[in-house]
Amino acid sequence: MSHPLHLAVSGSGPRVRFAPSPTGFLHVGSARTFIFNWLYARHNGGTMILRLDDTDVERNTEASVSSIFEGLKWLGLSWDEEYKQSERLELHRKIALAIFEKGLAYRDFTPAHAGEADRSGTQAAWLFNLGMRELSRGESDRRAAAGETFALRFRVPREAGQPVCFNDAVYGEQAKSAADIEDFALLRSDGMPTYHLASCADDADLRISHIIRGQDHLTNTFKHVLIFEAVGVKPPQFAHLPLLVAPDGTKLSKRRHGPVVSVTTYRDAGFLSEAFVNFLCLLGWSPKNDREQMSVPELTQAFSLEGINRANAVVNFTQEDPFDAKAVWLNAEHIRASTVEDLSARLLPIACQAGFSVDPGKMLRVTPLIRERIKLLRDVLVVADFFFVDHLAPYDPAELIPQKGDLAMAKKVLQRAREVLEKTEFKHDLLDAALRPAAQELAVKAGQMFQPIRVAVCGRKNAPPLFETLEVLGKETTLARVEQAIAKIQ
RNA sequence: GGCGCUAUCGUCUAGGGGUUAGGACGGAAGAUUCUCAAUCUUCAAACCCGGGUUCGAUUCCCGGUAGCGCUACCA
Repeated sequence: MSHPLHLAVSGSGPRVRFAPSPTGFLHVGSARTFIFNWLYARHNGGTMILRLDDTDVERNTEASVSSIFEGLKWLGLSWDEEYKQSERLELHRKIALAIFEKGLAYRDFTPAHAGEADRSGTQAAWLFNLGMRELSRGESDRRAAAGETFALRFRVPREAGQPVCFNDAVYGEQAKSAADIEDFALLRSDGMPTYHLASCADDADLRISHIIRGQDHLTNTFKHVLIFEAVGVKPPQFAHLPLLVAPDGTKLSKRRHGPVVSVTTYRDAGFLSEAFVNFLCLLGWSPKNDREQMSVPELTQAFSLEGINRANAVVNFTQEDPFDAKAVWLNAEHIRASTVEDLSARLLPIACQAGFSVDPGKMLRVTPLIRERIKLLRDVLVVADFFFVDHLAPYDPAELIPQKGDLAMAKKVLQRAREVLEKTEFKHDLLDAALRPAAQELAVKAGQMFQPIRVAVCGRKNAPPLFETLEVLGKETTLARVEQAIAKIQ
């Protein structure tokens, strides 16, 4: 692990954390949770903490850790403190022991997985493994000393018949009878803490004030409240987020839904991170003022827990259309809102990687011509390719034929265009002023004059405005391509 | 099965005891431009069902249904 730990406990505002478990790449749902936490921290002048919840040694991978950092880095939202649960095992064990010593937990010597079989039955057997809860302390100590392995389980106070309660900032007052909560594990038989224990121990120790996380943890929260109470710590404020689901209504998963659930897929497709953040924010949260396109500072300003919705949000995608249309539209909005300089700098590496011959100066001139014509950064490759290649890809000569015209007209137009272009300075307004009268002289409509030229220089009918395009392309390239077009229809 | 959560156009959402139920994406049509895009205009499109409460419920309450989540020595 090469990531530095920042242990400085800073600020006086709320302390929130994003606590992913490194068992896969950074998921869009996780990214949204991170973003909501970040927004809450920044809006309230609080502290954003990143904590790797890596207590499941079986499933954690180093690749996943770097993938998570890679995704977060792209989002461009920084955090203030960083921790790894696996480096805090002493604390977890200490807290587990304290709970045990208070009699609020007991050793369970049942072999792992032994109780799974009959848990689906109607009996209450799923709540605990028979016999273990009542083991005397002496007997328990004896068996432990004899080397028998055990899990440590929380002794849920079912007898009292009291409900466990908490107030959720999103879902309101929550209560659940302790009789419906099973004796969950705190420590595994290998001594490693479970998620519930490690998470609460760290949240208490790091003085987390607000836990903002997915709604899949809503029912777990009753267990967590029990742990906080057992430790003698006031539970943090909880705020559960509605889940992001696929069009089929199920939780997004790589196995079922493919790479669209990974943040890096959006990055690689040419989303601006700001647009992606913007899109995610609008799933399950609303500024309630009809605003949609918002910058990160604007989102920070507008964000509040009150705006969070309770119903799951569908990320709408299909096999053919892997990205939600609204995400794409928002991205286009952010692209159009970018400055030419900024957009150009983002486009340049993409074009270079694709093997186009570009330099910053040329991209700077091309960018304003395509800014309103691309939805994703990668679209530059199909929208502006003809600016960056020495030879146009082959096209059907029939494309040169103008509307309501024929091959003869195309030829006539191109030959005249060649003459005009040769003696015109390549400035878009001068080109306009020269080519428009030329059309009149030939008794063709302006569109009939421009279209063959456009196809000759762009290789296709749909392209940016002609005169600006010609100006960027330059006289030499333009004339060469017009010449080639004429040759095609000889 | 048990427990919990949720339910407004196809999707994201606003709203809320009396509204023409608002916006956005997407869709359709039109305007505009040298094509495309952008822009503008217009249109279609929703309160899950059943009971209550009420003069009046899409809104409040209850029930149903459906969906989701939890029910691991995963997180």
